[in-house]
This record gives sequence, structure tokens and C-alpha cells, in this order.
Amino acid sequence: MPLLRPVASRLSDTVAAELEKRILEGSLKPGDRLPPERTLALDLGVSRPSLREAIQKLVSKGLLSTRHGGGTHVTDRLEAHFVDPWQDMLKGHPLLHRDLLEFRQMLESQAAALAAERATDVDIGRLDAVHSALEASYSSDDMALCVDADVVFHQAIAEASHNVLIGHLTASLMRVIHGHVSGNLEHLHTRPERWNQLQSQHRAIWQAIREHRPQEAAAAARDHIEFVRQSIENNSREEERRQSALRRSG
Amino acid sequence: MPLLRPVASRLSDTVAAELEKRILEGSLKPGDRLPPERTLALDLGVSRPSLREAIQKLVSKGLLSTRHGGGTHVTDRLEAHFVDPWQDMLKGHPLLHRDLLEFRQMLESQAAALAAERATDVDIGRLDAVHSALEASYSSDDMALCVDADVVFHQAIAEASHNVLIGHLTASLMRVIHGHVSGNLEHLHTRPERWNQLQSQHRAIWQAIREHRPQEAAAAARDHIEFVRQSIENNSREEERRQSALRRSG
DNA sequence: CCGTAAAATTGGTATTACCAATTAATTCAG
DNA sequence: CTGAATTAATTGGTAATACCAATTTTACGG
Repeated sequence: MPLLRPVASRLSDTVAAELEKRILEGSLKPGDRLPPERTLALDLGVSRPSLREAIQKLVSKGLLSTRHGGGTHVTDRLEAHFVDPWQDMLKGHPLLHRDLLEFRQMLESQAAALAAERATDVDIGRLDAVHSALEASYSSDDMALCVDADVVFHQAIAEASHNVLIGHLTASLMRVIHGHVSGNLEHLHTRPERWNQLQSQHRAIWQAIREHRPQEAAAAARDHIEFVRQSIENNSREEERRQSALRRSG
Repeated sequence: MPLLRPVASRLSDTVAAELEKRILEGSLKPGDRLPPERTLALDLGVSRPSLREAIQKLVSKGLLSTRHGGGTHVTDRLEAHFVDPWQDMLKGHPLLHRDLLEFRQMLESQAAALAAERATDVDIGRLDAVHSALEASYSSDDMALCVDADVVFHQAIAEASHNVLIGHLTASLMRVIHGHVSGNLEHLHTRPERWNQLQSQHRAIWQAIREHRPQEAAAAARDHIEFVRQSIENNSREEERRQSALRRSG
């Protein structure tokens, strides 16, 4: 009697667990579209009804969402749980930006350090690609492209840290601050020497990670955010002067 | 366009809602056995696969439980409705514990450092009160009291850091890990020397903060979480040995 | 009366077919 | 050549059916 599996009944459970695992470990990211049920069932070696039962479980858990004819997508329940309360907070209370940058400094330096420790060859390959895309975008004058590449770069580092919480939390923060990054980059673009500093900072983080030097990676990330912080301060101070001058003239 | 019901598709959803309704309104009491799938599907006027998808949803919600060949029963615990999303994530994916502790280590050491820098007199006054309450609870044998005091202590530190994000995130994490803290504390309580170590660690963090020494505070917090991590590892390893011994004897 | 084995019951899985909504590709008018 | 409308493909939703596996019930024999 081949009783290899003492407790493994309910195939749909193991399938659901497999999908959940892929989501948590990042091979299926929030927003991604799953393969069609028919092919996915074939991949997993199960029938379509079994796969569907598994999908329904995850839908009821809030991890997936299905649209008739449209496909099955991964939702971002993990992120939403943390980030929802913050969304409108930042809107009405700009003084929170200090806290947020402080938090980013901690989060991204830690992410860089862990990435330097744990990055595999595929992680480094992805980092290389993302970083060269970043440098390419900086050579262009397309601000939107720069912002996207910047976000992708930091996200790639977070995922190379191989810590689910850091990965999801970074994604959340990036979505929240996307607008601010955009404004700040536009400001920096008018100052070539600052613009180049940004690039060299990114390069420093990148190299420290791919050469597996955690201390330097963390320090470089910390310096980078510190630079961004000062830049934002200068920006708002200038803005204030401009407003005040406007008031005098008007 | 009379699109009164934008979302009403997915028959399995309406079936699941119908069953849930019957359970909640009492026509299906906890412990009751549901009719066989075939007859129930006939009653509801749907196919068996559709009914099964609905049942799987309710199973994943914790309202029903199925036993191969035994039947489908209503779970006796209805509070399963309100479980925190992160809770069951940690249940099924133990590898997340590592990530979570790693994240806590970063978060709480940073919180301690910032608290040591910025704590005002009122913050320190509150910390003193909370810490003495913690020591008092540790002298008693009331585990629930200890867990609560522990959570309050760490939360007070997070709030003394004067960073809104750190405060809220700590609160979220504390809610998620409340159950695990409880289990771990019970385990530690059986080992007096470990139990005392915990107290001295708390005291070290507390004193470093109230004497405004950020470096020591961060280090003490880091050591504390590291201690917790090792304790949990030992606990699970012992548990594993116990299980294995049980299997051998059985 | 009890224990064991056979049979009925019941949940689990797979196959197949078809329907319905969405998305893409194509075509045709301008 | 562009763009909007139509058509075709893709893809999730539902159903019917057959068979497998675990459990429970029943019946039989001691």
C-alpha cells in the first residue's frame, strides 16, 4: 500500500498553497496576470475544476481577483493592509514627509545590506539590467521614464533582500511617494552637478550589492536618502522664498 | 444603460452567500452536517462543481469543514470571520517568521535609537510607568498580563521615537504577532534563567533610552529580538523532537 | 454479543462540453 | 492613413458525467 502521503488530501489545498507561495515569494507580483486556467492547470498537473477550487479559495482570501473573460490577477492585500491608513494621512499632513524619509532611510539601507548578503546570480542579473535602464533613462530628458526606472531600481533591491515584508512594504511606500519623487527629480534636473551626484549614488549602491559588501551597501543607501532629504528641504525652502517674493510683489 | 448590478456574476458567490446566510440565521447550527453535495446541489438548483467551489470558499473562511467520506459540517467557531489576514499567512508559511523577526529587529532597534534621541520628559515618564508595570507582571504568573505589558512596552518605545510611521507599523506588527508572543512567553516561563534574561534585556533598553544613549538602545533592542529569535528556534526544535518521539512510540 | 468484512454513502478528482464576457485583430468608412 | 465598428480569439463561468477514495453503515459469521 503506497501510503506516501499521510496527510495531503484535498488537492485544491496544495494547489492553493503553491500559488500562495509563489505570490509571497515574489514570483507572482501584485497586479500580475495569471496564466489562463487551462494552461495553468496543465502546468500544475491538475484538472481545471481542482485549480478553480484553489483559485476560489484565494479569491475569498482576497489574494486573487477574477474578471469573467478578463483573466485572474494578483491583488495587493498585503500592501493594502499596511498602506491604506497612510494614504490620506500624507495628503493632509505634509509634516509627515520627514517621518517617511526617515523610515525610508532605515528600510532601504537595511534592504541594501540584506541584498548584498543574499543576492543570487539571477538577482544580480536583474539588478544589472535595471541599473543600466536607470542610467539610460537619466541620459534622456523624459522625467516620467526616470521616475519609473528609479522606482523599479529600488524595488529590485528590496526584492533581492529576500524578505517578504521588506519587499511588500517597499512597494507600498513607492506607490505612496511616486508623486513626490517625480517633483523632486524635476527640481534636481535643473542642477547638473546634483543630477550627476544622484547617478553616482545609485552606482555606489548597485556595486556594493553586486560585490556582496553589506556595510558599504547600507551606507550608500543611507547617504542616498540623506541626499534626497536635503534636496527636498532646499526645494521647499526655495519654493517658500518664491512664494514670499510673489506676495511682496503682489 | 440600466446597469443596476455591475457585479452579480459568479454563481458560486451567490451560493456561498446563501449557505452563509443559513448558517448565520441559525437554520444550520454549528456541528450540523450538511446534506450530501449531490442532493444539496439539486436543492439549490446548481451543478455540483459550482456548489463545491462555494463550499471551498466557506472552508477557507473557516465556516465549514469537510472530511473525505465523512461529510461536510458547520464549524463550531464563528469568529473565524474576523481573523486578521496576516494571521493565517504566518500559519501556513513558517518561513515568514524569519522575515518578520528580521523586520522587527530593524524596526525596533531604530525605534529605540530614535526614542533615545528624542524622548521628552513626558515620554520618559510614561516609559518608566510602563516598564514598572512590565516588571510587576513578570513577577506574577499571569501570562496574559505579561503579553499585554510586553506589547505596551514596545509600543511606548515606538511612540517615543516621534515617528508616525514607526508608531503605526509597530502597532500593526504587534497585533499580528500577539499570539506568537504569547506562545513564546509561555515556553520561556518554564526556564527561570531565560526568564530573567528577558527582564534584564528590557531593563537595558529602558535605561539606554531614558539616559539618551541611542547606540546602546539600538544594540540592546537588537540583542533582545535576537534572543527572542533563538528562543523561538529552540522552541520549535523541541516541538519537532517531541512530535518525532510521538510518531516513534505510536 | 462482538468483531470483521462487504456494501452503501459521500466527498475528491478528472474529463468534456458549452456559455458568456472580455480583449485582440480585422475590416471598412471617412 | 486614421479611427471607429465589427468580428474572431481568448479566457473565465457553468454544467454534466464518470470514476476514485475514505468513511460509515450494514450484514454476516464466530
